[in-house]
Amino acid sequence: MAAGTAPGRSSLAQRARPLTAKRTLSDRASALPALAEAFREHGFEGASLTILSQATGLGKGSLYNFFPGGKEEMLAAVLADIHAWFATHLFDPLERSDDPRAAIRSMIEQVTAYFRSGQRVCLVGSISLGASGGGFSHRVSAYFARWITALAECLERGRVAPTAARAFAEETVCAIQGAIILSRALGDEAIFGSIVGRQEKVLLDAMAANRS
Amino acid sequence: MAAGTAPGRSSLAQRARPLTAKRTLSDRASALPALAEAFREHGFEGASLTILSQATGLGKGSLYNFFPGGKEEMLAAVLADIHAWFATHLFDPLERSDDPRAAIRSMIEQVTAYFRSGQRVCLVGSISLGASGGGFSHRVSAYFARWITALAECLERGRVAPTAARAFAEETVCAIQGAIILSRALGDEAIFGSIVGRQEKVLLDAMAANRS
DNA sequence: GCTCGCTTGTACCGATCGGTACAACTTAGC
DNA sequence: GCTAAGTTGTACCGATCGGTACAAGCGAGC
Repeated sequence: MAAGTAPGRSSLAQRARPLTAKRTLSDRASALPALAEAFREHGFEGASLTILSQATGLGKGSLYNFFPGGKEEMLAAVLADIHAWFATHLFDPLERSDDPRAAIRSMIEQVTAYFRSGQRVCLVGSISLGASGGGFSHRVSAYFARWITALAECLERGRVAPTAARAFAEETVCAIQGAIILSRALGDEAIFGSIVGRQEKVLLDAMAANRS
Repeated sequence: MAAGTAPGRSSLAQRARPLTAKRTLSDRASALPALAEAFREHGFEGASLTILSQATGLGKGSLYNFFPGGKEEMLAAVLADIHAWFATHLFDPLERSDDPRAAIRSMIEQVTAYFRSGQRVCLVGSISLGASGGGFSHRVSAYFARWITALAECLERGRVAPTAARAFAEETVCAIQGAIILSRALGDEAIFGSIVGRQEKVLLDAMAANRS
């Protein structure tokens, strides 16, 4: 859904500069990271339109042009963007890699970088705690469900029994979310690495134990 | 700081009905649970004075009479109240019990009840994710630090080596926080019990393993 | 060069925000 | 009953909220 050829009416138009309609999409997409960061730092309620406006560098008019649904649509788009990022960088590799151990190591690495060793909030997790989770509960639940099943599937490919694999997967996602809270609360980056590292070892050990 | 004799000017006044000054304190304290629940449900930013007012049944005037510092003071008082509750029901027993295994089992039980199997948000954890954590970071960090040390100390009394005990303690608090997020996100109470139960088993096993 | 349609900043809307002021009320002590 | 202190609801404050309207700005196509 990123680049690709626009479904223009005339195939001749492809030679020309990007259609205005296409530039719209592009600008909307390029605003998402800034919006995401603003929501992360202030929460959904706390991120006012003023904050969102100066975070993106777009005026209110532009924001409402791209997101007619207002803040709700902005958050929805951000959540979809995050889900997409995780899908390509975490979930797909977990599901597809033919080396489960490497896939898990890579996941831990990506997660540590993405969450900045726990100093960066997980927006999805934070939404699930807030009251604003109402309209987004489906997105939130889909994100975590996908993560868990992807990880469980990877573990299964590492010869872990299905039920155990699912338990390990839940435990791992849970540990990551908890590690963010704990390391932020204690203002200690190191604790994130130690908890996540320990969890990585648990997973790798589980796969090693069931190795034929 | 709860009951006790008020520092009245005349010792004769003790016979009389509670001084008005004392009733003030009592009413302030009795508003805390409602305030806590409102903050849990709406977050600090989301809990408007209107919400807080109807949650407590007190008018704005009364709220500002009891909490001249406004919302900030309300949240501070709520956090102190929560910390006190955890201290008496969780931390102290962990530190004092002469049966570490029973103390840990009791902790898990209390935690499960308190967080309603993960459907009830941990206000302290939620604050640590929000931007409003600024002025409360010390309180938040003290809460988690105390929990971890209390649990680690209990494990040590169960003959777990100090470094391992601390690691287990961090892991457990982390698992609880993560379990709240996950069970809320997935709308699945069961997952809280399964994760917390598994963690309980890990702790008990660790103590059993080091049993002479 | 002109038009047309998308984009954008700005002014503005009513509602609500956190917070203050204060008058009316309740209550205790005499 | 009277007074004084403590408590409460309500009216109100300026600021800001999310959201709308709209005219100026801008680039593409003829």
